[in-house]
Parts: sequence; structure tokens; C-alpha cells
Amino acid sequence: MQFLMDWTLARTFLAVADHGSHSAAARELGLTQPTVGRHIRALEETLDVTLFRREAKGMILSDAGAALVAPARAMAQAAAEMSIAAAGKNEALAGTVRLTASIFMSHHVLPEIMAKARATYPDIAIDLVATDTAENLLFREADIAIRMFKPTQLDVVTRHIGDIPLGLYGAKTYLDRVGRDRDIMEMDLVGYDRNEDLIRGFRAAGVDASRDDFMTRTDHQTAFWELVRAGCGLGFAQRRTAMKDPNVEEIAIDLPLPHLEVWLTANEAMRSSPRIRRIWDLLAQSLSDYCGDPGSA
Amino acid sequence: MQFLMDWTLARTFLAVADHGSHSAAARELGLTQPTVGRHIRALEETLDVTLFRREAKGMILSDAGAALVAPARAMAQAAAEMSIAAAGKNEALAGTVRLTASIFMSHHVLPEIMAKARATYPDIAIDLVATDTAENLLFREADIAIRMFKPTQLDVVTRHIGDIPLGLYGAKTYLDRVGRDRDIMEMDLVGYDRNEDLIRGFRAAGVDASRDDFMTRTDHQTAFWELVRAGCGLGFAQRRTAMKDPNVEEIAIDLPLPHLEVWLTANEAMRSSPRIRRIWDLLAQSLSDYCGDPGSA
DNA sequence: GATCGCATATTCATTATCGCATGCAAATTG
DNA sequence: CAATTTGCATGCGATAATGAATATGCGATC
Repeated sequence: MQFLMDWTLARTFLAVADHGSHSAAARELGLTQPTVGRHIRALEETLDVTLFRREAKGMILSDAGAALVAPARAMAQAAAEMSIAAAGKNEALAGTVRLTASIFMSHHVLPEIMAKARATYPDIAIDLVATDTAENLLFREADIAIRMFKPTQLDVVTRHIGDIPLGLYGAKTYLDRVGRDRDIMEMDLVGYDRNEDLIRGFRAAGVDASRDDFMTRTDHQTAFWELVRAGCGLGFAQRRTAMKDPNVEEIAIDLPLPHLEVWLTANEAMRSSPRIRRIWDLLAQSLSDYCGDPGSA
Repeated sequence: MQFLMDWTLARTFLAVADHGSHSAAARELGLTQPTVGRHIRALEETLDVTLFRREAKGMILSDAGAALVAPARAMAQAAAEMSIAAAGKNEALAGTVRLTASIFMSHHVLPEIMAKARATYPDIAIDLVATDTAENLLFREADIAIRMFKPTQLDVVTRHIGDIPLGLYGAKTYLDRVGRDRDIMEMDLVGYDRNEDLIRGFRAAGVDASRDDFMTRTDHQTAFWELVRAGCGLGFAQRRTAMKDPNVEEIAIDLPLPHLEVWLTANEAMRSSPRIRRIWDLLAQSLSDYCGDPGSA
């Protein structure tokens, strides 16, 4: 009487259902395509149901398979809760803290803070996940996330650390070339590609702008800054970071520039973990310091 | 960054938490004790938490481990729902139906019905789980359960098939020995050991009885009947079964004897499985026939 | 106080599983 | 229409997990 299935099979089943093919699921799970295929076949034999229709484009769920997605996802949710509960109950000060932040923050702000953390708590390792796509704290893709917007997920504790002041900057080489006394809209601007934050910001300030006003565009934040430094045009940046760069000058404008909100978030269960709590406190302090008005250059 | 745990480890963790020792969990899961021990150690290393305190009597949960029981149980629940959904979606008429019933029913009533089922549906195999401890349909320990009481679990469909009339019987050899015209309370009675149904039944009928009034006792229903047949004393039995036994005679008494309720139950999801539905219908018909008043011997 | 019972840890041979390489089919692309 | 890409199935060698047997530790019992 072995109707009990291997729970690992459920995990790969969910991955295949979500990603649409054995290969994609294998990449996700860190397995190989033959293994995933064997798992699915084993599950189909155990449950005695056909889970997928094999089509050229990949695997698509059968009716029977579709009915199993919901409970499989519930298993995944419960498994994630187990991990989170375990991490929260882990009283050891040694261990790893997973941190996620935007690419720009990871590049320009966090290294210094992480160095301080390493010096203060030598036994705590820190994983930094630099990504501009929001990771899900509910599934413990990270222990602490630094966000530039108010987090919306439930079950997370959040704290508004402060606001980062922005400024408009241009490379000295660029300003030397085009002159410093021209109207801003006549100068080249570095903008975003798909991200429309900048355009919205201009319009909110009463300036009509469109994507075509930006001659150089990228969505990658650190590359954006390097474009400005290299003299592709003017660009907005965090004042604190820009101030430290001798290659750029701040352009005074009378428009009220928006701020960048800084939020710290973690899963509820994390509050009880001393190690994560300490990194949280250190981040809160350091980022708060960073957020303060840096004054004028 | 592999904080994802092997879901199988959660399964053995739950089994150990529930059963209190590696060995017991191994028996439950169909594994061996060393494997269970390795699983627990692997889980502890993956989550970096101490789950159990090793004591001489077995493993007892640590605080951290206790916090993981709830999500692990949620995983088990979801896994069970997967199995149930799969079984419900299984359109094949061939396959296995798991049936659970009391030991007495399994011994005296069901063989005949199962023979009919086998003849009617040769492609449907039937697993009969004979137990007097109620199995949990929510976890698909069975597809269909025959119960002698109104089921209380949620998410199950139930149907009251009928009532089985009881009678008081004694072996002819016994009655020959002690005579047939004596008061019942002066004769030997076969009773239950821990089960108090009989005593409650007597008291409800206004007859004061205690455990000591039964000189021969067992909780095992088929053994109970064999004791009556062997002449250990009088005992209550289902009339339909007792009538077919030439070794016993019914004892007429003026007490109103209680009936034995017969309920058929299955999981909600099972209704859509043709194979389980057919066995259900066959059981409902056959048991209903069995419940009817058999008349007098 | 020695022994028995029950439970976990350990060792080693065996088995099952996994990953790599390959083959093959279908759809897309030039 | 051929070439390329994408994805599943299969065979085989390597590896990791499993099971049987055994040793060991801790209470309870007589």
C-alpha cells in the first residue's frame, strides 16, 4: 500500500507546470532535463494519471494535471514557510544572511556598508543578490530586501529608512565641449529605455518630455551612470554617489527633483533571528546615514 | 544559493515528529532507521537548526523543530490533496480502489460483496483494509470507508445505507449444557474488553451491568463471535450473520436491541472517478440488501 | 547490580538515481 | 527547402542513497 508519492516529484512537477518544459524546469531546479523527465514519468506512474500532453513546443498540462497544480503550489508554499520558520528559529549568530537590492545600490552603496558588516560580525556571511526585478520575500529568496518603493507584500515587516536626494549631473568633458550656460532641454540627456519613471517625473514637473528627448538610453542603472560619466549627456543620479566622482559636475536646476525612497523589508519570522536582526539594524543605521542631505558639493 | 530543501526530508521529519523515534517513523514510511536518521541530519544541516533532542526514549522536538511541524503538516495535507485530486481525475475504469471497514464486516460481510464486485468489474482491483481504528479519508488512507457510525470528517460525502439488526445468540453446545429457560443475567456473557458500548447499551435499556458481568472479554470482533460459537457464553451479533451459523441459536429477549448503523463515506473528489463511483454504487446496493430485516430464523 | 529492551550511530555491500552524451522529432528561420 | 534551434527520450558510467548487520548508549526491571 504505497500510494504515498515522493514529495520531490511534486516539486519538479510544479516547476514543469510553471515553466512549460522539462528543460526550463531543470534549469530552475538545478537538475538536468533527463532527470526532470524521469520524475514526471515516475509521478504519472505513481498517481496513474497523464499529467502533460507532449507537444513540440513543450509540455502542456492535461486537465488532470491542471487539477494538481493548486495542491502542488500549496506544498511549495508550506515548504517555503518551513525554510522561513527554520531560519527564524536559528539562534546561531554565525551563518548567512541573504540580501537583495537594486543593481545601482549593490554597486555604489552597499559594498561600503557590507564591508562594515563583515568587520563588525565576522561570523556572518552575506549573500548579495543584485537585481532590478523584485524578489519575493515570501519564498525566502532573500532574508532582507532593500527597496526603492513601498513594499506591498503581506507578511513582511517594512521600515522607511529615508529618502535619497537626486541631482542632475554632467561629465566635465561634456560640459567643456557644449558649454555650461545653455538651457537644459537643449542639451543631450541620458534616459531610460523601457522604464518611464524619468518621463513621468518631467511631466509631473510641468515639462513635456518624451522618450525621443533622450538620445542615449539604458535601463541598466550602473551603465546609465557610466554613460553620464563618459559624457553622453546629462543624467539624474543620487547626489551622495555623484558627489564623490570628480569627473562630473552638478547642474543647478530650479525644478523640484523627486526623492528616491529607501525601504528595508524582511519576513516577519526573521525578526526573531539574532543574526538577521543585527544585519537589519546595521543596514538601517548605515542607509539612514546615507540618506541624509549631503549638502552641496 | 541552495536554500531549497529536498521535500522528501520534510516528509520524514513529520513522521519522526509524529511517531517519536527514527525507528517508528521508518516503519511508517517503509524506510529503514538509518535512512530516517540520515534524512533528519541532512535536514538539520540544510536548515542549520537543531530539530530534535536525542534522548534515550527517542527523539523529542526542540523549540525550533516544533515550529516546523505546522508547515510540514501543511505540506502533508497538500500532498494528500494531490493524491486525492489525481485519483479523482483518473478516468480509467481499471485500477485499484482502497476500501476500509471494520474487522467484523471485512470478515463476515464483505468477502461476498467483493466477489460480486470482482465478477462485475474484472479490471478493478480492490484493496481491503480491515481495521477497527478509523482511518482518515482526508489523507487517502482509503477511497471508500464503511463505517458503523455517522462520519464526522469534513470534505467527505456520506450516505446512511441502513441499519443492521442485532440479536443475542448462544452456541447450541452451551445452551445444551446450561439449559434454555434461565434468566439471561444468570448466564455467561461474552463482552468487550476496553470498548464500553455494550455496557452503555445495557444501561440505556435499564439493566445495570458492569464489566465484571462479562466473564469472557475481547475487543476483537471476529474473535468475539468465535468465542460465542465455541460456547463461552451469550453474545450479541448481527442477525444476518448469525442466522447462517448452524452452531448458534437466537435467544429471544424483550429488551429493544439497538441497531448498528451502516454509513458509506468517500472523499468529495472521488465522486468524479468512474471506477470508485461504480464500487461505491455496488457497495451501496449490496449493503442495503444486507441491512434489510432478515426475518426470523 | 546485571540484564533486557528500545533506540540511535556506524560500517559496508548493494541498489537506485543522476548527469553526460547522443539520437530524434518538430517548429522556426534564412 | 535546408539549416538551426528547441525540446524530449534513451543508454551508460559514476555517484550518492539505501538497507542489512552490528555496535553502542541509556533506562527500566527483577
